[in-house]
Amino acid sequence: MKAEDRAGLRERTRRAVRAELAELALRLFVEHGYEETTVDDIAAAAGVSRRSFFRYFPSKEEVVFGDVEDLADQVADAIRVRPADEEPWTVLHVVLGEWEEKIHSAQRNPAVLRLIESTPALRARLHQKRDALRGRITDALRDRPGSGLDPFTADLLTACAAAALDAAGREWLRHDGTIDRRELIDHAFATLAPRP
Amino acid sequence: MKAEDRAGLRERTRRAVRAELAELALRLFVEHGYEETTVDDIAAAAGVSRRSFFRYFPSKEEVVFGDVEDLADQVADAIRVRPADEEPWTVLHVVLGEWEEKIHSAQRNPAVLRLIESTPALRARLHQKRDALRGRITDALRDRPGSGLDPFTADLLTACAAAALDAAGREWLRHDGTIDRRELIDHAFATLAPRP
DNA sequence: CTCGGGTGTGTCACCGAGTGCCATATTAGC
DNA sequence: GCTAATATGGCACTCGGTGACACACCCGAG
Repeated sequence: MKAEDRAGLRERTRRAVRAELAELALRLFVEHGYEETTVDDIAAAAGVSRRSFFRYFPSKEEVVFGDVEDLADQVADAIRVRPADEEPWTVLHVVLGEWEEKIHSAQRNPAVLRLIESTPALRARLHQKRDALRGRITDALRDRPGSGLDPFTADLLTACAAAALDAAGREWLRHDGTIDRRELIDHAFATLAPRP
Repeated sequence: MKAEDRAGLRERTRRAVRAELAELALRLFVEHGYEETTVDDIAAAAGVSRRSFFRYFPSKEEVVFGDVEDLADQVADAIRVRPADEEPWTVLHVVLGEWEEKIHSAQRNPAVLRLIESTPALRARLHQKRDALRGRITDALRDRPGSGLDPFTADLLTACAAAALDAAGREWLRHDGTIDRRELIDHAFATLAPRP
């Protein structure tokens, strides 16, 4: 019996409950709409108390984004690890392209994306997350050895890259997910490539 | 006695009350923080009922952004009115540059900008507004005669331009507002100028 | 086996944002 | 001055979110 089994038994069941809760909630959201589904509805459907719901998720919105959470550190590290002579724009292209795949492998359901897109509160939350990530990426870009990037340029490039991802996502939705995301992203980054 | 005076007597007093309410609220927000200031506080300080507050502002957040409201139509029209042979990127540069000035002439107070920047709820709301505006601009860009812009490219350029404005705003804040916004914007647009 | 202590859960009370409803005061237009 | 539209206040309610408390459970130590 390995150590992690003992130490992580509680953690495992917790994750399981959390996942079950999230799945159920997402189903309700997609079916009846986000605003129309109350936390009480979710809790009741899951057979737990309203209070317990908030012990698993800090907020109703977080149910939708909870799984994606802490990719930020990984992305930032991935950027710092890129070759020093690589152009910042290329770094962003490569790392964010990979990151995008991770995001959508975890959350592939187009219905959920549509839900986010059509719910102001969720869109706002998404922006918030993206914004936090943007800040981390900007710092990471400047942390690269010999980058010589001033804060403004780093910020500018990162913001533009984020915009590219965002636009690619919307285009992907316009095609009902029947199009290759990677190609869209490549095209977007090629179109916007800044002056050296 | 001009026509607007007769037709708009109620409207005028309403605007006055609204402005007074907003000014008071902003002072409280800056002084004590946004989250710490309840709607009851504002209403009580203004000598009106909580209910009346919500008749002037649809939400607490809107107090901060209310004045800026319906610039969207003006911006969209300004874009449609640009010469047909002007590059989309140039159109965005010119129109958004002017729009930026209008925004910050109405809301010049750097303390308020800081308040927004440091309050997640307000940042989220700002993003939401910017997002709506972005959609309008994208459509306006494609509406130009002979634009020949596909939705994706229009979306991409607009999103990138919005990112440029955003980054310029942050840089401006980094310098405590002691720098020329217009120059920042020009520089940002020059840096990001997309391939033709 | 029993006695704790840590942990998960439910319940209750509370807060703040926002909304609908109704009674009332104010004011515009005849 | 009278009537009707409008502005306001008060009340009750919903919903998201939090703190406090009590209870049940499971664990290892004695």
